Amino acid sequence: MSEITDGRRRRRRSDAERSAAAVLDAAVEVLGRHPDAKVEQVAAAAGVTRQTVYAHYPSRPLLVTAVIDRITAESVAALDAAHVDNRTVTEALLRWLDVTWRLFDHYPLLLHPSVTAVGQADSDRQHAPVTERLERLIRRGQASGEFDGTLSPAWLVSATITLGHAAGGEVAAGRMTTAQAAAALRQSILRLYGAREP
Amino acid sequence: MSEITDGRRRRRRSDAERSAAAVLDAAVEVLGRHPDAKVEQVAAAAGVTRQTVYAHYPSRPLLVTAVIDRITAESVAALDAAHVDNRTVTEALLRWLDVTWRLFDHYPLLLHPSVTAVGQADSDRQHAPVTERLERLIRRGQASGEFDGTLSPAWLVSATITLGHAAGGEVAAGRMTTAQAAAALRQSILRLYGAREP
DNA sequence: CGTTATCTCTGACACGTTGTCTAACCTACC
DNA sequence: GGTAGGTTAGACAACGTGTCAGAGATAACG
Repeated sequence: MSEITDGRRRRRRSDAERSAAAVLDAAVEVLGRHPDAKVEQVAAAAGVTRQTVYAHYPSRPLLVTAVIDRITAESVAALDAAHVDNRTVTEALLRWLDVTWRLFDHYPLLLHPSVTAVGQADSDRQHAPVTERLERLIRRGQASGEFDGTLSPAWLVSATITLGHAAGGEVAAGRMTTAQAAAALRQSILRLYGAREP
Repeated sequence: MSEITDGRRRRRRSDAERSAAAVLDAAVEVLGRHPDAKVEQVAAAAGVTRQTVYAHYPSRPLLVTAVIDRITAESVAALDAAHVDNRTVTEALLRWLDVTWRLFDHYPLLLHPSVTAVGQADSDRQHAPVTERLERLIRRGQASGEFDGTLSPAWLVSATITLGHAAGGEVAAGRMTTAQAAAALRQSILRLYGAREP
């Protein structure tokens, strides 16, 4: 990426690198928490001009994309740290829920319409690393008979995510406490998957 | 509503009435199917100027609100026509799903971020007539033991709606056919409610 | 009828945000 | 120290929302 593009051209300058990084960091903070923030505010938080933001991220949507990518990477790291793959399927599932739940809490952007919206092909591709892990889990559970196999893993993934959003929404609307919502979510998911209750 | 406001004032003119109705009809059509449509397009469809739209609906959000109210009324009529209340709970539930599913199909606006968005207090209030019927159904099922009573009816209502959105999204994304999505939705809901499978 | 209040239309403008452009000015790099 | 590359300040266009004033049409009322 930071290689020489043309045979006789210099490489990217270090201050450009720093600016781009500062902008992305600021965007993760600002947009992550306040999804409606304007480009101007991100620039300010990065200690940079609006034009400089555009120099590195040609449009607001592309900046948001970069933010989501960053958050996704964070999520993957958190999931891997939780060792989701070597446990009882049900236990792993609960861990998965726990980790992603925390992320929703930390980054309201993930609950935001612009990202949540239905026909978002990019959005799907972007979250793939996270959803893949869940889908793998579901397949494992269905194969072992721990989960019922009638509903397709792909649908169960979608359903899980959307229920997560709903639970987050209940908390945001003040209709449930975080603990209540998390508990309801866990139980709902287990039922949905046709898991044998413990 | 169309009464005389002040003792010595004339009543609302008939062409104003017609304009307002034309605007709302057009808005239901245009916004219902293309939620991102601009006020200008609604005005054109109503055969009226943009300013006239504003004369009757002071802002775009208020116009959207009116559209949703209209659709809600339609939905309630459809639900009542389906006699949701005098049947086996499970059967009634499946009817409820069927009716609302059709509505989602007909009015993409209902799936749209601006309406779907989480902390939407108005939105909740608006859909109340529809969700109330579902909640009543759930209570009935839980009381009769046909549904499990662990999860709260209010949460189950939220979960049902969000799963409906997800199913609609799968269809929109081309990952499922309408029939597949409807089937998956039905089964998911029944599991979620802890219904005894037939 | 005619009068009058109401409604619609035309045309204009303010506003906020996104995105582009240019010229001047810095500064990292060789 | 020269130069390519980066940042800035300052404009500006585009677009959608919402507002306003004035001229023209028309429904309601006496």
